[in-house]
Amino acid sequence: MTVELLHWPRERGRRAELQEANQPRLLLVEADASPPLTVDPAEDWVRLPAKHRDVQARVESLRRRAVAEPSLEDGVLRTASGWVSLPELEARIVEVLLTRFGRVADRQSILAAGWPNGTPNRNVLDVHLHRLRRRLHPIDLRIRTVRKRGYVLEPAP
Amino acid sequence: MTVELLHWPRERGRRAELQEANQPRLLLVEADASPPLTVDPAEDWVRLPAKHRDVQARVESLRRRAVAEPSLEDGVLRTASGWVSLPELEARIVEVLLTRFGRVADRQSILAAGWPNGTPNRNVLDVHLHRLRRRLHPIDLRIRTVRKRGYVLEPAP
DNA sequence: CACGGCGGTTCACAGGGCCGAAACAAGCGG
DNA sequence: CCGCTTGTTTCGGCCCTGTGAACCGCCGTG
Repeated sequence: MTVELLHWPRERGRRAELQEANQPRLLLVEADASPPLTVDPAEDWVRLPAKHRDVQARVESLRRRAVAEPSLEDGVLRTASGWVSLPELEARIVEVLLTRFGRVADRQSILAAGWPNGTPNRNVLDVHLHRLRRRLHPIDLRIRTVRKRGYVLEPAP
Repeated sequence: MTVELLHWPRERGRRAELQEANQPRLLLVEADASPPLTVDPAEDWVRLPAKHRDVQARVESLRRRAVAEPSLEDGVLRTASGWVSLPELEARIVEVLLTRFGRVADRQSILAAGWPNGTPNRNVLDVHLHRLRRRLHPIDLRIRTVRKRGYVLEPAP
């Protein structure tokens, strides 16, 4: 997982994109700008001009926070507890859930990712989420339902 | 919730205590010291000498992470204690209570938000507030009644 | 003091809808 | 032939919402 660097407030738009994608980022705050107030643990900032050492430290902290999150690569889903292999379809579903880790991924997006050419059945998603839950349990992940909205992927308590 | 300030690395011991107590803290890093690598969201640091504005911003961010006014997004209500999913109707009610967090939201406004086309029954609001109370308890929120006036949403004591 | 009204709280119940779980079937590759 | 992946159906249960009713504390009134 990489950490994105961007200028603040110049690249305000890019910040919003990265935030949406849950991408760790370090804001380089211009000398005369006021720093952002953020509660997002995937975001930090540093005042310019900054020592190289300080930038490095903040980047490293962001990276460490990020590796606490699960990662998906080549159909393998990893957490601190281990890994499981995912079939193609369910990997695509998890991909969406991951980009919104800890937040709601709406049914719409999940369906689009899983079945780009239209959903075959009204019930398939539910069934596959059931199967995913079974698979994810051993690596301490769980999927919580938000009725009429979507699903949240998060660490098991 | 307050944020503790301390010097780093001079007050190393105190930092450990605060960490143990999960007390939000801001480390003031001496000019020639190397910054700490932390993943704890209740900790942040700033390089000395620092602008007053920057210290203020970091303190404020730490405070928000700790007390965290609840936030409502996609039918999910979040506090520092966790989150619960809300059904559509109750989400609309909470939306009003949130805009007046800590102050009285009058019945009128709540009714209008919950039932834009007129309230079906004189009792519904009370019932749903009862249900909301149950739901909000696990995330340390409560709803207090102000007779003849309305309701106050606030952190549980 | 007894009484009743008002506002609010809590409970039980019912209809409708969404979701979860299981079981089966089909296809595919090893 | 067997196991894995994916789709389909069915059934049951739980959630959401509304409704009625019992109950309670507060307060004014006779």
